[in-house]
Amino acid sequence: MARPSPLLNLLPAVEEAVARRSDDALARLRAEILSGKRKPGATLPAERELAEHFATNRTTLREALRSLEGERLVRIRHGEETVVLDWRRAAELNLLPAWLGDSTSPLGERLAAIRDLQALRTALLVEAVGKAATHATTADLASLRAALKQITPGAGLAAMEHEVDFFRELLVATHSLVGTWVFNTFARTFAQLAKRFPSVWAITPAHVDRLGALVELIAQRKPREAEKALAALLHAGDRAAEARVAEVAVALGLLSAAEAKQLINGTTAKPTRATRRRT
Amino acid sequence: MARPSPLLNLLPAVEEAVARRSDDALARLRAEILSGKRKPGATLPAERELAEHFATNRTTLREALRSLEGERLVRIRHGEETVVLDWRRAAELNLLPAWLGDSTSPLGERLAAIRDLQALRTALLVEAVGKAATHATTADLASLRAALKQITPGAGLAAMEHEVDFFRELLVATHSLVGTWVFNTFARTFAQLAKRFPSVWAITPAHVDRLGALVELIAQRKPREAEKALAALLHAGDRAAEARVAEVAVALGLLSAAEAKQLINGTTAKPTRATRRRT
DNA sequence: TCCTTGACACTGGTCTAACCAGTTGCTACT
DNA sequence: AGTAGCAACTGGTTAGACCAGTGTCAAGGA
Repeated sequence: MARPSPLLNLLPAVEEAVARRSDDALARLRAEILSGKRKPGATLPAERELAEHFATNRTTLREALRSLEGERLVRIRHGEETVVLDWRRAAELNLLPAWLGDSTSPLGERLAAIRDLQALRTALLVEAVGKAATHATTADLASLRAALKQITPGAGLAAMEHEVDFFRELLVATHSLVGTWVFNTFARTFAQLAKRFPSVWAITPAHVDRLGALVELIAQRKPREAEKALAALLHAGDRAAEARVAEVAVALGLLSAAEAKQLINGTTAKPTRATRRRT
Repeated sequence: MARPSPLLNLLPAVEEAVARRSDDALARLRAEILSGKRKPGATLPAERELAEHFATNRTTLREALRSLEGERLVRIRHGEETVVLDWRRAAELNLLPAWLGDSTSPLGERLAAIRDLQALRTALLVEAVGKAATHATTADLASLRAALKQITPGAGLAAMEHEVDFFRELLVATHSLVGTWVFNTFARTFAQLAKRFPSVWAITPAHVDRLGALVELIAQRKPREAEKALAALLHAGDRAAEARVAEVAVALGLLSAAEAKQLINGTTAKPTRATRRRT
């Protein structure tokens, strides 16, 4: 049993139901920055003004600013005006879920980012499975098997959550904090996407079987085979998800059938049109 | 000229000189969590209590908590007690600089993390240089050359900063937000390390020449050669830095000569002894 | 004319002392 | 025994004041 207690959920909540007023202000400010309404180099109004603008008080507004600062979207300095940073150059990976979730982010760029994400995630996991097949202890294997048992065929967020937990366990088994932490941002990003398009994610019985076979390859210390199996598995999953995304997009009239086909064939996204802007 | 204006520095500051009271409380709380003094699953005292404990007020303390929450070290929910999260499993990459900077993190684990970091950074940059050599526009090339010009031989943080800027430009040239953002955390981590061990980082004239050659390979659209050149370059740099770290460690009496040799030869770090703890 | 100096009007940072709003658990009533 | 509801927690919001940096600009001195 790797999990200390089933009573405690020590992973961050997927999403809060009720929003704090400060989170509200945070979301609105972040949207203004990501959408380009407030450009890098521009200064934010004074806190007293901003608070009034968001119909709240300075204390609450400051908490929102504090989070914005943590996301590296603004620079705050005592006595100076708060300035918007060049987040395209200077932000860090943890901004990704928020950026992907922002409806003003250009679609083409978002798709390209998801592709990058899949590639990086695949590389990370494939290396991890190789490491695990080389170094995993029996305790690591037990954790993996326990996580595997949680995965049951089905659709929706819950199914995806369990698969994510399995892969997280794989990373933890490599004893690499760096790898685990990179994966966690990926997981949060996929969770955010899954929330918007729950129908896209589904776990088939065959998929579960392949994961089981993967664990056996690890147990049998066959790193090369495990890497190959996982790479194939992830790639197949990505293609399936993309096809389903494309279907949904076509159904919603967001894409033509030709564009969807192009999407699935993996053509790189075109340069995106500039985002609209208001004064 | 890719840089919009030399007057504006839109990257986050390397470090603030004066600390806010709230940053102080944040650092102390974070240290308590990372050191294991406050374990995952444990609850924090009420804000009113914590504020008194840190000799400050609730407003300021809450700003610190807000940052802690952003680092995914705690979960805050209205009406409930604030609980410490299982950050080893659940944190994200942006915690890395703080964790590496925390003096209670086990040395062996820190070295392992730095190794992971170097491997990931090398993989990221090598792929980026390949992409750049395939797709870079003339504008991208101009930016790269401009960044290259800023790099001058020398030691210390400033030298490193310019090299980091060059590599950042390389990532930006690939037009991959994900890659750029991952790199930015690496950059911040190295900057943090460089602050502690400034003597370790040095840029030789030969190094600058090799970077220049790299840019030419990109310009000549030779992705394979560029990848190989960069991989060799980064690997050499890492080895040199490690050797210098080991020298310093031996000089300070932190390591024996034998351990230093082992370090340089890349043996994986041993399981670390538990960190001390006080009640 | 040029430069220094200092007042002043900004900016963010801290503080107090309330009250609002969730959650939990005890308690008294049914 | 079960349950409604009070009470005592928890974090969230609000008001208004004052502290502490920065930058501007005008008066005064070289």
